[in-house]
Amino acid sequence: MATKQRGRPRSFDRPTALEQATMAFWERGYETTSVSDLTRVMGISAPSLYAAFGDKRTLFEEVVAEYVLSHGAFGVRAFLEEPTARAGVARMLREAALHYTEPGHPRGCLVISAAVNCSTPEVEEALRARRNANLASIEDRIRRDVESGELPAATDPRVLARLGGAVLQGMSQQARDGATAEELAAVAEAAMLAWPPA
Amino acid sequence: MATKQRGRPRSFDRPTALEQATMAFWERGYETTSVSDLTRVMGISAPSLYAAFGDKRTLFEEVVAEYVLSHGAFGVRAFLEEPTARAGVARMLREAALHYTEPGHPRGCLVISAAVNCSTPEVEEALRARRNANLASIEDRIRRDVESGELPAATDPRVLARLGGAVLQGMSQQARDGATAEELAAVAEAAMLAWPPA
DNA sequence: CCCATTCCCTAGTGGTCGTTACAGAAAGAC
DNA sequence: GTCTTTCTGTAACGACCACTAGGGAATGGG
Repeated sequence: MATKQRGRPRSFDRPTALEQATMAFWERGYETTSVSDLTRVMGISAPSLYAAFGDKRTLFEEVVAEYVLSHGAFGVRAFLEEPTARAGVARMLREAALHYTEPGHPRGCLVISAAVNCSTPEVEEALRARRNANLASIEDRIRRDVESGELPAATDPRVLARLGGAVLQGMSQQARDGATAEELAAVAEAAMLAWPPA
Repeated sequence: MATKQRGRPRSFDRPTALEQATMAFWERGYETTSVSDLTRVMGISAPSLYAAFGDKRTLFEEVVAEYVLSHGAFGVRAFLEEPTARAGVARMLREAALHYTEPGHPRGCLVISAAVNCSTPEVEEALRARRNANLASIEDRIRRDVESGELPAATDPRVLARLGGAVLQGMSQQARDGATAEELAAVAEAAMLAWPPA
């Protein structure tokens, strides 16, 4: 197979540049982040960006794909590692309080905020679909616990999942509005009081 | 004082045009709504818009001021007309579920969504300040009920207010993501289970 | 060495952005 | 009617947008 590349080597580190693009899109959203913003934070010129990543939309898709596997993976991890839906949601919200306010990267969640007020319908729809898919998988996890008897039979999985999602989205915006980690952690704990008793 | 205007009369109805601008900003946000979008939906040319409303930012400020007194007034009304903080928050969330999904206007809340990913800091900050002021006044209302004994002394007004705000913001985004009035109403009811018992 | 390949940057492309200069049109004042 | 005032639309302004043509630079293969 291919061993060595033939031509002039790339003068920048592609994963690093991708991460810098992630930070820019995370901070300002898809639409508001211009290609010249990107070339500035990535430290490369526009033709290099287009050669390495395709157009702006393709770069954004790659950014989102990388984001959900790294910064945004805490939600999936919570459900993989916790034994119950309740513990999964509680941990997801608790970790969101920390992650959404952590120094070193923009506040809140890229998937939640980056395509709000976006005039490119495909981009808006792609993130919307991710959010609704996350909601559906939380709902499925809750439904399994209702069917197993872990949660009361009267529990409506759809409503409980939507409530968790709404709190998560609200926490993301409040993080962007300046809420502290402690304030969001308290919101997360308070929200769990809405769950049927453990 | 001034009785009749002297020059050529305006050929459009100013309040109607303002409402049409409101719909456009509500639908697409401040940044994404261009002046030519505005002139199209308002049915006037750019110089007429500038003469009647000033620049885009001034028009947006007037739109927001009118919005919070009309479409967005249900929240303030809830606290004015309900006897307790708990009833006020419950009614605010319940009415939001209806209003955020009502046909005839864009979904969700303009104050919550219109300045997300906005590259004009003054506009972003103006709506952020409104959101934080709303949070503070809900907190004050809750604190009064704690001090009067209506709510348990252990209640943290700041946390309960933030939770209500987070659910409201989450409901706004979920309305934009396609949630139905029934789904949001159920979320509103479920969220109130997090409150200390009435 | 020379060549093919691949990346680099400079300098643009046409299009849209928010905004405005300007001249004609429609009203009241006289 | 004539003047002043205020609104009207046409047609631009410079700045920025996403994107790319084209030519030089740096590598490996022969």
